[in-house]
Amino acid sequence: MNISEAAKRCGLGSKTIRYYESIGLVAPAKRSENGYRDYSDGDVEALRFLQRARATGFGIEECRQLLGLYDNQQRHSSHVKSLVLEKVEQVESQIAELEAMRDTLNGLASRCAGDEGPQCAILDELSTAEHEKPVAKKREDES
Amino acid sequence: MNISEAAKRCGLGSKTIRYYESIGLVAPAKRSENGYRDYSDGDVEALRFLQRARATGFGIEECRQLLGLYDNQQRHSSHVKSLVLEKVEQVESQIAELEAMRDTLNGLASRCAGDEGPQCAILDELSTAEHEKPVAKKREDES
DNA sequence: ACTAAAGGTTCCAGCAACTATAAGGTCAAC
DNA sequence: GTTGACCTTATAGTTGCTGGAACCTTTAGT
Repeated sequence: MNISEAAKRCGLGSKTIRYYESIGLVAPAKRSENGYRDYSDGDVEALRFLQRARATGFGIEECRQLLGLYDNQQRHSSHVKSLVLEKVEQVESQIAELEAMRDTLNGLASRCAGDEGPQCAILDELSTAEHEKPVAKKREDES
Repeated sequence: MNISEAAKRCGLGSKTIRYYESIGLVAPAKRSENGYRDYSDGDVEALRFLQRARATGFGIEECRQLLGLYDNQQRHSSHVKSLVLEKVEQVESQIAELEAMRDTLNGLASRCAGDEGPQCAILDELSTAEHEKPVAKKREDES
């Protein structure tokens, strides 16, 4: 089948599939006589695996690991599980960051009259206040 | 003062400051005789405003808007407030996405034995299952 | 006075994970 | 035979910086 059919079946875009091939995340598709990529049901299965893993929050390199485990009959399920639990932790810390942001934003909004006048607590606080910073990001600065 | 001193005072990196100048987010700094950028306390104030706005979750273009309002004596605080509340909504929908991801991941992990064997519910579900997708992202596909 | 380190300058490349665009080849239908 | 949809490749853009090279200036030490 052509790439667009494969794309339809796996839930990815055609461009995404070509991109995954270009970075070696999937093996190069075999080509039909006209040079078009030609996908088998097995290929689509692998692509669908990727689609789901990406949608579940795994990054490209993590997907590469998962595919490796998927293909490896010697795997230990404990290994897979630990990848997933690690991901849970990452996601939870992202959530915490965003919640802190939301709280900061709500705090700002609550102190702003939101009327026709120019006086604005939000701008005041952004320019001067020592309001709590939601995220303390590392900055390693210049080379 | 030199760029690294300004950087220290506003909490941004020197490179970030140069970058903000290069994209026109801040006005080009005036230069001293040797060609070095020379910052005033006022410049630092604007940079600190940016540092806080970014840390609070605003994107570059949103910062541009906020700075515009900051500089505009004719502003309405309602305008500023609505920017902030819009941002709150964006952040909340990101949180919801991440929570859905986390739940999916936890669901996967809970069904996996996590032992020495190769049988793994996680891989099984990623390859075949119709498990709930956390995010339904738009895909507009090819041109 | 000389030298080495630490700062400044510019510009170009790269990160994630694609997406958009251009310029072209192929195929099915009318 | 020509339209239009589909395929191909290659390149550039997205976001918000960060790292590096190559070079100049200032400062501190000998």
